[in-house]
Amino acid sequence: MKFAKTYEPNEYEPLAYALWEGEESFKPSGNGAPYAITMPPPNANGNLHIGHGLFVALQDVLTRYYRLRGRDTAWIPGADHAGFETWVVYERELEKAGTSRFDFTRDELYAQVWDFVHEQRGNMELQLRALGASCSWSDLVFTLDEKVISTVHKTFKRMWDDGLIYRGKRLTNFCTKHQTAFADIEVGYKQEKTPLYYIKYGPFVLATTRPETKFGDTGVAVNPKDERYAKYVGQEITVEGVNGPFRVKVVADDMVDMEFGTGVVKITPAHDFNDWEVSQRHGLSAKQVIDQTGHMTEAAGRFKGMAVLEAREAIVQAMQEKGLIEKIDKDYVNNVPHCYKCGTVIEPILMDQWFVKTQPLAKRAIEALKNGEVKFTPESKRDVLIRYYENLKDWNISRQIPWGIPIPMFKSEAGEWVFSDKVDQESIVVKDTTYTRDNDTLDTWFSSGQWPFIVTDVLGGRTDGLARFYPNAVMETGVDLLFPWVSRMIMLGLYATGEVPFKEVYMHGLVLDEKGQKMSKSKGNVINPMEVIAEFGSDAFRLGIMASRSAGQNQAFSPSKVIAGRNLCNKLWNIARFVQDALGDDFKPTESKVDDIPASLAENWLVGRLEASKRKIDADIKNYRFAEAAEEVYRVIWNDVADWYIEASKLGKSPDLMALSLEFCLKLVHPFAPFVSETIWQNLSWTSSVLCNETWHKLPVHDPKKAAQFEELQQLVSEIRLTLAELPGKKHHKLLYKEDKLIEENRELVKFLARLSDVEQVSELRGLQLAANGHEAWLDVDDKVLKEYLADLEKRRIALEGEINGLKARLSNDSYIKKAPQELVEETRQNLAEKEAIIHKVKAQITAIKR
RNA sequence: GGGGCUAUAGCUCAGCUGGCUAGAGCGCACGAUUCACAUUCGUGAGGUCGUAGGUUCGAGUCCUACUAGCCCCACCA
Repeated sequence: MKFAKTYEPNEYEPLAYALWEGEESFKPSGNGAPYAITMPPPNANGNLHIGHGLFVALQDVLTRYYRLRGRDTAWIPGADHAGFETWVVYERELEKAGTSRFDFTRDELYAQVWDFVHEQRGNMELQLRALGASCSWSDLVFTLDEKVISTVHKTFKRMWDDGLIYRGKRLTNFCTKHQTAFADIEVGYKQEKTPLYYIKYGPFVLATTRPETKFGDTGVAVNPKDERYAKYVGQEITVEGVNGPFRVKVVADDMVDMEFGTGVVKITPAHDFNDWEVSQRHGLSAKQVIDQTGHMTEAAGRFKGMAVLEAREAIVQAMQEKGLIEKIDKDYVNNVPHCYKCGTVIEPILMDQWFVKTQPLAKRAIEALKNGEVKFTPESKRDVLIRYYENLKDWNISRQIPWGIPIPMFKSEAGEWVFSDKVDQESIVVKDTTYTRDNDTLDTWFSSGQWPFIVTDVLGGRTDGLARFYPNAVMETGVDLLFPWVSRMIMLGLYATGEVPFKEVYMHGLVLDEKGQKMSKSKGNVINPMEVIAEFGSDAFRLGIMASRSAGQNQAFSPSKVIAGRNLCNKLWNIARFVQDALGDDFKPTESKVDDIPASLAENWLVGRLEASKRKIDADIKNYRFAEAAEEVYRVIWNDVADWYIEASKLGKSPDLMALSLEFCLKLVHPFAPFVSETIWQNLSWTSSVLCNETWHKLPVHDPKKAAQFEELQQLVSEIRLTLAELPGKKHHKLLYKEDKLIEENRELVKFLARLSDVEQVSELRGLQLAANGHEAWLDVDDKVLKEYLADLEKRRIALEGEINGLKARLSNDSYIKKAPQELVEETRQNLAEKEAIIHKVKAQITAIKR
């Protein structure tokens, strides 16, 4: 097939992807050692952003790399129902339609969102294809698929039976707009100016940001060491309030900071986490004053029904009128919890919720981490995670939204809970007792925390299907998911399967904009990966986003790297075009000849270079050094293959080796730039397979001596080029040599590569001596030009002298000779000798010109 | 309050167990060129490696302190 003049990514990329899908190239082969990655499931009905672009590039490199190495490879894709995110979007739809969640039952809402999601679904999956993701599509799992729900329920039951899940009345992070609870980890704190009110409180004055919770006060606390208030501890005091006097107990607790405010804290157990803990320690009761909609309750008396902020204002005014406010610090800055989706202030509210007892799970996870059962890249994340586990509190897994996995618990009128997975029924009857379903759903992280063993279907001791892929080889995800996701997967994986869910974790950082700023809609600096692909191609995007990036680091996205990637694709295309043209359209490789040692110096050198490159890339991939591996691919193809080998081959080549090296390069580059490499593979006249499913072939044995000789020629050519670039006047010069076998045998090559007018053997050398290489080679330059060049030579002499002095100084240092490794000292000596030989030639040259 | 990360060329970043003259891409400058590629080729300029100490024959690399920036956890009423 003919190669078009230019490579147009948008024209070829969809064809390549269609070919792979048609050939079922991404299905696990069933041969070789298993290598599996579970994809962090993107939102089923969303669009991919730049972060997805990065993870696809990285995970696809790993998958394609190991597939080409003959591993049984599974990259298992997923689609996330994105519980809360999607629910927020759908609730907005309801609002638009003039209805609300309260107009429907949970089951109706679930069915509606299901339809909504499936109408919107598909974009994400098309975008994964555009990015070149070689994931096993037939194994895709949606996070609300039947098998997910049943596995999650199985785990839930086991944890319930083991006492690891309990129901309890606890202070809960509650979003009054979205009407749902959140886990601690989902709450974001923002610094906000919140006036600090100093209020008269019985015999005390105390500082509070929340005077409206005063109706819920059941105690007042001071530090046990605080002598100022010691006499009140244990007493019950009367406090004047806006609704009349009430009585609270004074307790002493270490939680109180004597330095802050007046060193006195009012205790409102039902609306503050610290106060709750104090109340538990001192047996204080809890009184709810804010309801789930964010309004004041009965307990607020005449303020009942007011929204929190409204009530705060009214109460402060009432207190001022009563003279209960001593002063107000208006500039006080406080950390206020917010709903990460709508920005509503999160109210801590006392509620009955389902909790996971985390410490037993965390303990096991810590052991596994300390035993090195999971290897982290970057390593520091392991210790960060251990520290997190050590301080992990119980985990609220109830969500009051309909879009999620139903909590499989039913309650009798007597308040007794039973497990049942018949969650499609509103009530069940067991032994003549009717139990009613809890209408809450599970926190998404509770189910995604089980993801690796759900998708591989290993629960219940299964060994068929994808079970061989558990534990996964690696979990690749963003650093922001270390706590919410990775931590859960390790805990729940160990609990449910007895094994860690993956042997390694690689974490990537955030993709920042060009200037190193976080991308955000409000800043308008969001880069859409699909737009980059449309302009430069998918391969270019992948190469670009991977370049200059290292594990765990938040790093900028630089468009220049995308351009460099596009250029590499173009280079590859042109190499292929040249090779195909040089070999002819009916070229067929002769397999047998591949074993022969190549004929030319350049070919021996090339084989050596390709092998070294492959070794380097292998090591880089093993250590997750993606950017370095890509750089090596770039370098070997551009510098070694195109600039030296292809150029040299213009004077003569072995067709078989040329074809073989191109194939080798395509395999090296395929994981990084799958589209262009596959397209070339498909266009080559002599290949008929699919590159994606190829395996490695051997290169012929090469002669390192010949390779080294080629390197000598390279040095000679480089020095000629450098000298010619500096020489004044016209650039057409001859190279003269006296007796030199290597130059003699490669006259044409040197002439061609260095763009000389000729390479000539002479009996008497003249002109300008090339000093820096081991050969007696002179450029035929006349005296006039030499004189003009004198200044450059002098500069060079001075530089050399500096270097020589440095080396001499080092060698005259006794401790260096004694303590540095022998080889190093020897190397320094050799280096000095070489430098001295060069300076000798340069000096002679200078003297000759001056004469 | 606790923890982590980062600081190297104009920009974005490499530099893995300390070792010779600190690298790459982009950008910049100079030069080349019908015959694979201007998305090209050749050459070059540009860095006292954040600051100050220390360890060492030798420090961008290890240690200490400081400065600046980023992130995470906790949540002081």
